[in-house]
Amino acid sequence: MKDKGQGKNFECDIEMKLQYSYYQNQDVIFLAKDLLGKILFTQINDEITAGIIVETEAYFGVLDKASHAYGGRRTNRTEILYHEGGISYVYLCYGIHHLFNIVTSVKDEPHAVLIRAVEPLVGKDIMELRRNMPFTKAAITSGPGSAAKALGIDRSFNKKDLSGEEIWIEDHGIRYTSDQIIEGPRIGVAYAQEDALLPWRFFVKGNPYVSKPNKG
DNA sequence: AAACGGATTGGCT
DNA sequence: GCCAATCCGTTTC
Repeated sequence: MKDKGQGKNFECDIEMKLQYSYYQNQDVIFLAKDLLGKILFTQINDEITAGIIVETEAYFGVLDKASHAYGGRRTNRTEILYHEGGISYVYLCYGIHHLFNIVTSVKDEPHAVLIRAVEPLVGKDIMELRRNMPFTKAAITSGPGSAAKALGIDRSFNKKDLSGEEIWIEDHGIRYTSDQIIEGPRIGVAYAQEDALLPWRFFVKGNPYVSKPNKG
């Protein structure tokens, strides 16, 4: 792969970029797992950063007490989740952190995948400036708030087309076997009662950028 | 119109 | 390990 001329138009871009049909898969658990190893890109003012997705969580639409769409809730904020798959859902958490989600499945089925950690791949120097720490520190992209910040994702990235020029995902052929993927309960969703125990967090075994707790 | 609380993080003890 | 930071969508009065 080459990266020439202002960092735009990666060679083989057409074949590598995930298309709408990928995101419209109705099995969000499958997608959360399948997204491990895919490359998440952003381009802001001609500056490209990208990271390998190494940790995700699935949010299972109206049936999931941890989901913002639980019980079919439709508010101004959550309306985007009911859109057909292939766009972003970014919201502010604790007043400080922007959390990036991928809206998946078909229209009116509000499934989503939270990106919890990436491994820096492109534009590490830019990530260092955004995070004010060296990329040798795993914390630079570990955890959903940190990963989003390193990639320059803020509220302006809400409702973005994931097949566009500002944010997209590529498949570079990285694959993990089932024994390289750890499944476990999601983080920070104690309010979801019994659904907090569902094993819908997925991460790459041994990857240093996976957020804590990272045992398995 | 006012209060509540969260899909977190980093700094300090 | 503990806890403050800090915003705004959502709920409640």
